[in-house]
Amino acid sequence: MDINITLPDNSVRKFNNELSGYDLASDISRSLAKDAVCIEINGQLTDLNTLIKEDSKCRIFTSNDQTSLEVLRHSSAHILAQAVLNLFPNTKYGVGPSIEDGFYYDFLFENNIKEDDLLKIEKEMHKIVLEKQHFSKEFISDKEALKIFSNQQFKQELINTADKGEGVGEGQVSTYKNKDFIDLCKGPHIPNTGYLKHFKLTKLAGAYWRGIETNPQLQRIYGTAWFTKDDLNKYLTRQKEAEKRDHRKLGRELKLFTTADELGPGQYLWQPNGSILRNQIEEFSKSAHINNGYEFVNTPHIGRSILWETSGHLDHYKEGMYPALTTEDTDDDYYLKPMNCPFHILVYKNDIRSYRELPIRYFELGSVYRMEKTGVLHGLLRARGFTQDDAHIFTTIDNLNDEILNLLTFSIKLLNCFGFTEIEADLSTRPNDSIGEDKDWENATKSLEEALNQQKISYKIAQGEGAFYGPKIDLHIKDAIGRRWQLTTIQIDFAQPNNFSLEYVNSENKKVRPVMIHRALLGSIERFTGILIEHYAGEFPGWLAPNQINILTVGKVDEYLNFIISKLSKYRLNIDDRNIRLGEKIHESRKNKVPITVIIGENDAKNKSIAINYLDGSEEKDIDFNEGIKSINKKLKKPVFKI
RNA sequence: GCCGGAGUAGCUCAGUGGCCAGAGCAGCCGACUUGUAAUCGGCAGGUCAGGGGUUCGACUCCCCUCUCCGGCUCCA
Repeated sequence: MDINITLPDNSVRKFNNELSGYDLASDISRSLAKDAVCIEINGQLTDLNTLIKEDSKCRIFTSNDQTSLEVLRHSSAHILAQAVLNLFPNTKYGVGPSIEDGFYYDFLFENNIKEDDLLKIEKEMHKIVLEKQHFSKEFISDKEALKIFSNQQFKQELINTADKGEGVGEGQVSTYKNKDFIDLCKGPHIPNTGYLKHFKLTKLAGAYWRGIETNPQLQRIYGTAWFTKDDLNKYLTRQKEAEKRDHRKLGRELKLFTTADELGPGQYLWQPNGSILRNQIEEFSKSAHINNGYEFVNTPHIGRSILWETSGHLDHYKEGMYPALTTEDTDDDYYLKPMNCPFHILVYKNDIRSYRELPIRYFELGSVYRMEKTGVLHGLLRARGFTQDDAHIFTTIDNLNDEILNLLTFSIKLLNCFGFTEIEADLSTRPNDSIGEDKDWENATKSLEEALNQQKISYKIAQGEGAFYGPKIDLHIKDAIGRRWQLTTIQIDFAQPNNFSLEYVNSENKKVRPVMIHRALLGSIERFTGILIEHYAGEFPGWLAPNQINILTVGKVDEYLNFIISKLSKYRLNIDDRNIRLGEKIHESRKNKVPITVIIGENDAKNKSIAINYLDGSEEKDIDFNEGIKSINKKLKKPVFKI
């Protein structure tokens, strides 16, 4: 019987016996056989040792393919579990998938292990790797599986609930075995454990079984695995790069912001340098809003409980709010605001509104306070007190689509000005705990989707991730090292206008309900600043830098210095005319990440010349001062916001 | 909130039950008067996160609390 195998280049190879993926690879070339990791047979990814028994379309994956890397990491997780069970035989094991850059496995140990134990486990893994144990796949019945995993509660649960794709199917499960270790798994795996050469266990953390908070908490071991030593090292270097960008570290070094135990967690103090940066961001945002049809409002930080009862916050969000402020003088409780919307609504309600006024767009840099769980706090990126570039738009249903579309454009252009050009969206739909009519939710979700399509932004649907009062669009940006951050949120709200009985008078002189849009574009100023710091690694674009120009002098140049200062007076300048070595001044200037370092010495005074150092290491030397100022103006130019 | 780790000078970190707790950087004082990535010398700086306990003796061991870090869950 002939077997015809079609390869990706559409060439066909004939064989007269059934053969394994490895045989096929060997038949093509020796190097391919050496590199092959797994194989796709008729669209089905599987092990390299799978027998091909009939005419098939095949594609062999080598260590160069991303798919192989995922297989390697999944196998690494198995080897990790195997090592753990060798060392701690009474451990219960959960699940162990491959993830971005690595893998993990969740365990319930008899006694919780410590970080030091990771080294021991890593050693045991190396032993298993050296033995080049083969992975073999087997299908067994549920019954048999329950027997094999009789003392493994998590595996039992997986077999019984049969929905997680861990090799569990109807009436039967697939397992993988290497030496004495067996796991539920649909595969595929690397041919043998020897394929795992370059790996490292990276951290130990807690994780709830199946990610559910009420389930027991397991210990999760994270690792990373790569096909080459070079790739592993590159990954480790990348991790270090990310550490260097940490906004908490840079914030301290550049004296941008600080905190104090006395303030309580999640509250930050902006130092003068940070305040300059922050003010630049806020001023830019404000002027963009002024020029785009927003009216500014200002509202207090606290409100009576009736307000939060009306808005539904006390029903749906109480645990996210700071506890009530009570006094003996009044029966009323007051609450710190976790959102600005109820206040903006009160401004709206202060007057009878006509359809001619709509849409009304109220903007405020509004500070809010949210009782985030201590474990989630993360510098400026997740703080308890923060300021939103917040606006609430009250519109007729007819104008809703236009408003959403305008908002998307507004936000994208604004983010572009700060250097974020790669933008994607999430469309979040109705969650379980929510208020409002089904029909309204449907319509609102549809408007958002239409706007996204018109703007041609790539987006994905986040099922059930909406706010309790309406669906939303979130915009995510990609930073300089490829990480995604959520910034803009645009939320439609049919509920609050009902809660507060909002009205406007339409053209037929009837009172009708407006629709409300909540939106924050940069999101939280704190968070946005944190992301900017990490994106630019503290080397901000000239217009944002707290100190824009450092002028370093060499020798006696007072008169010429004053002349140069007069030419640059519109910028934030620092003069370093100390009598110390130039090298030290330059070192300091670079350390402080000042975008422009100007050097003038006696020669420059004589020649009306100037030298400029930039943070990227480039420099202009002995150039005419006019030319120098032109370069500086260019480098420090503020972007123009235009829709 | 949960699991694990950590908290020593402004910052980065040494110091594993035994004189009075150290270094580098930063700060202050002085010398040097400087042309491209840190000049030299001196001084000052500490309730070793806070509280309790064990001990003749605790930064060090134990308990509690607080805060920070890595995750999990959460993020209206």
